[in-house]
Amino acid sequence: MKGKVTSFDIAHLTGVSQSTVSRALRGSPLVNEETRRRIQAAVDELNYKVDKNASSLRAKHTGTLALLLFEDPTADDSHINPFFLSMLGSITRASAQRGYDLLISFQQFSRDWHADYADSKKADGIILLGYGDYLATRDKLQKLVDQGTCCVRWGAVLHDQPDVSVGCDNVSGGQAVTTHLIAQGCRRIAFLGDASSHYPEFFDRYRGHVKALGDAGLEAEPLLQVNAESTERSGYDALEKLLSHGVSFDAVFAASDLIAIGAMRALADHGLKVPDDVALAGFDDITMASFVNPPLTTVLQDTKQAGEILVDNLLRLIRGEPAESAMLPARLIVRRSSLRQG
Amino acid sequence: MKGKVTSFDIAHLTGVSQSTVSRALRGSPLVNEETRRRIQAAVDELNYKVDKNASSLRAKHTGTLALLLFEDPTADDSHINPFFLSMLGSITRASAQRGYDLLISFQQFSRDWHADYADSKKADGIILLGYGDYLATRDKLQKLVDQGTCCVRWGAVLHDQPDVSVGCDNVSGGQAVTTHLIAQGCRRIAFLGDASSHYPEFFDRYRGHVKALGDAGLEAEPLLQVNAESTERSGYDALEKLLSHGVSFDAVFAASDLIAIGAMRALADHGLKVPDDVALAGFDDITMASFVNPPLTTVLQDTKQAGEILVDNLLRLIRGEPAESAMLPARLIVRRSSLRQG
DNA sequence: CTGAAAGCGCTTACAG
DNA sequence: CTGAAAGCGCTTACAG
Repeated sequence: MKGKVTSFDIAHLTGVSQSTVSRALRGSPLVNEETRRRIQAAVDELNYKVDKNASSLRAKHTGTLALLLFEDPTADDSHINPFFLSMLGSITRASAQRGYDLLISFQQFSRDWHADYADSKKADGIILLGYGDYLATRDKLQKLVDQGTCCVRWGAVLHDQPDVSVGCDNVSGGQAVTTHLIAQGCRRIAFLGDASSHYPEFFDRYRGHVKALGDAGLEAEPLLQVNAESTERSGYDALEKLLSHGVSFDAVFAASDLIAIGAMRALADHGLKVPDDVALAGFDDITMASFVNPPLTTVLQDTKQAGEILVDNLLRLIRGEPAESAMLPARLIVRRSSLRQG
Repeated sequence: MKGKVTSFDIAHLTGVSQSTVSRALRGSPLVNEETRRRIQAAVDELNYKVDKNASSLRAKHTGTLALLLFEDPTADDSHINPFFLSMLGSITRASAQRGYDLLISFQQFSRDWHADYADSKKADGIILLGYGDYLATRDKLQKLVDQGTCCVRWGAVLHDQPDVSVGCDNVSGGQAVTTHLIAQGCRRIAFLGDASSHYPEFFDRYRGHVKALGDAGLEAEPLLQVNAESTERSGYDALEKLLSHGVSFDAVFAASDLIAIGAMRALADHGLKVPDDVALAGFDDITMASFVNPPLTTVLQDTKQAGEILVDNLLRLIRGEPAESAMLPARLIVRRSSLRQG
């Protein structure tokens, strides 16, 4: 490794000033075409690359975005929730397409999270992604926004939120699922997932569920709702708890696919057949949903579109333009797990 | 957004020099405990964060690693190969645990890839991940290493490789699969996947396959090998091609789970039952493998361990210490797709 | 269209 | 244990 080549080396080699080299490399229209060509030749020859640290320090923006991925503190192995992994993929792609690098960081919700990516000038803005207790996060979010940090969040779109967020239409999605289950002849539909403002996304799905019940003249029965977080384990446990309630049910609407898949295992372990004994539906449409047996009815959230909108909104904020929260449509995907023979 | 707070502000507020602030913040042992405490108080009060660009520019290292993820140019949607997604998760985790940030970048193998992360000082070293034609990459790899760039690669461990790489024992893995299929009574075992030095990982799996055949006194039949890249689509097509060869087969060893899952669909479409008509096995043990019907026999590659070893090796290189290529054990996971009743 | 010069916010010898 | 000073490699007014 010989001494690093700088813009001064290029300048010497080309016989122009360093300022001109810098201008040429940044695509300034002020540079003569011929000069530009000679500079480019020298750059190629010496394999010169602009030092991003110097450039960012001077120009006060970095050309990188930070993605903070929040996880449950329970997740000790390396399996990230597949839905978020998919979001991660689409956000990475969207950033790259727009010429931005992406810095990724895992965060524990419980711990004090380092949202200092913006403060420390490592990134121009940050994207927040992950489940977790919303009420516990609200204050930090507010502080971030007050500090002037550019940030967007994936999650429920609420009236009182301090930040710009992008999420899917969870209420409609939940409504669509339950309406479908009712159309299949189900009447006693259990809901697995938290239904409180601590988890607004699940809560909205639950609201949609209750709305659909109401529209069909049915009532939500408290014993048919069991809390669960978005893991298979939790889904399995929730179904067992539901059984222990001793109430009858002919369908299960799980607030996420992971919960549904856990519940599916528990049902099988108890000799209950899906969909004949119990119809089952989830939410997210993770890849696995179409591979389980029977394939799982669910609600598709378009992660590709979500990633693009998140990144575009963040870029808008960075440019000082106004950005608005957005709600993406939720689309019901019917598969065998909810299709009654009769 | 008021003017940015710098180490000079902290110095003023504390009544020490800026140098001392910098020392205190970097944990230098040369700073008085009392002084350090007062500096820390000022830092907390003003919510000061060290500017990473200035720091990296001066100190000549960035505290970040870059991950280059290569993809097939065909992948236009946002579905990243699940195996690499899992690797991505474990690499991100391993980096974070060791105090490094991770910059992620998608690259097209075909295009000229920007391995300039090191040159442009955005990262201290890079991790290369993804399938692709190895022979076409070799030169670029060589150039990278010659330039003194710190880099490690996930892939087959070869004798003539220019770089440090980490991979699993593909030969043993392939051998284990075919030995198992033979033990199940299969005699005519097809192999779906490239078997050339362009794709060393698949090639090694194929070598293991041929070795196992040899050990059982069987011979590899050219018509039973069909090229495929690691996608479901390609697996589906490969199986159809195999059928069109008009040769009989009682088992299929797919070089990856994605290929196996595609083949499974094709088999079903042709009315062939797994495992009774055709036993099936894959490679990778992606999450989906245990969810398909029947669950897929495969070879587990420990992505968590892989991520840690990759990062540790890269960090060793960055510190100027010697690092060696490593081969991880491959573990056969037997599931229903390969279990013959008889 | 081009150059000389200031300065971004740090880290780190050097001197005490 | 602390301070004054140089300098990392750029970008960008300013002047021509």
